[in-house]
Amino acid sequence: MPWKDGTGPPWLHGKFKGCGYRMTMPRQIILDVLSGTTEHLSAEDIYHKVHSAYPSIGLTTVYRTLELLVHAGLIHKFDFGDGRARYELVEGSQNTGHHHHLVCTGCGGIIDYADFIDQEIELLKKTEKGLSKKYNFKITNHLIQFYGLCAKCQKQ
Amino acid sequence: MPWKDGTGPPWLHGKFKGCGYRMTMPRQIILDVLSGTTEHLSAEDIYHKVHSAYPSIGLTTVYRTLELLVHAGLIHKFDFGDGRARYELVEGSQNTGHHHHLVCTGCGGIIDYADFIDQEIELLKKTEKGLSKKYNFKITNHLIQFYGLCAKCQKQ
DNA sequence: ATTTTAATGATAATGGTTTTCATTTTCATT
DNA sequence: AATGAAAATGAAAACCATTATCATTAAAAT
Ligand SMILES: [Mn+2]
Ligand SMILES: [Mn+2]
Ligand SMILES: [Zn+2]
Ligand SMILES: [Zn+2]
Repeated sequence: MPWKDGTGPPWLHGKFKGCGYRMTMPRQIILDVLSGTTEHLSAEDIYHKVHSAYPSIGLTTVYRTLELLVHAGLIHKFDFGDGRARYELVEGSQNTGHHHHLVCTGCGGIIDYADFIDQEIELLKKTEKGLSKKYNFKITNHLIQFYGLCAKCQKQ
Repeated sequence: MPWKDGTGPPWLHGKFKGCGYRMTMPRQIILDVLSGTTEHLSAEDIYHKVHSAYPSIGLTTVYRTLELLVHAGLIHKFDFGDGRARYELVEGSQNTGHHHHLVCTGCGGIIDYADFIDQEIELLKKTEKGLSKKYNFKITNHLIQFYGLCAKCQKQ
């Protein structure tokens, strides 16, 4: 991580202030956790990781902060079908940018992929334009996920 | 509907028996409800609709039957982000076939669309093949959804 | 008709997420 | 630095869609 421990990435700090939010210790730690992983963590995952650096933090605050970050557009919230939401920084140090997901229905594992993204984006653009016109629907977002079995789970 | 009231579509009846399931009154009614709508009903929606024809049915049975139908591949289960699952017959009298969804984040409305489906399918096929090879991931299913605002919600 | 087995429904339990509310923290202003 | 208004926090309770339990009932096989 290119920023000091416990401070969170400075550009996120700036974004927070810019939105009128206060930058607090729990929020910094939560951003640190999200910035320091390539995984797709649940609220409770984050709560546990945060707990080691900041033991007094409550699960409620984790939920509230995540909601805030989603609303501010800094993180994405996903449902991969295992009954809990999972979160991912929109632009992280690890995460290279826009991507979609392969979801293993065997073990619940998630694989990021960005292959074919250019062609996907191209088709999405075309589709969005067509659908906007036909249904007068203003598209702001899309979700593409593939479900199946990962290499390991195929062998069982 | 091309079948008698309360009996459910006969081809579904056959499929049930074929899978070793018993065809019961609650299951018939639930299939009737699913066959007679183009909406994307939640378990509780279905429970309420079923209740008028079969007042003694329990919500538990609705959930169990839906799970069964999903497992048998007769219905699809969707999560549109409003905290409850929604269900749709795979091949209904109304429903023309494979399609994707526009989800209005304003009112929660769902629009079926099949435009560009051919191109989508083509890209999906190509993507699936590429991803299978690269990640050794066996794809069995996909999910594509667009989020945005419907015509009505744009005016507010 | 009898038996076997699956399906049902009332109820309670589960578990992720939200609400509530009293307390604490942040930050702009003295 | 001290003050105070407003926002944020955390413990606990509430929420709510979905599942598990279990005694009863219904469906198909005999
Ligand atoms: Mn990802
Ligand atoms: Mn549909
Ligand atoms: Zn797997
Ligand atoms: Zn709408």
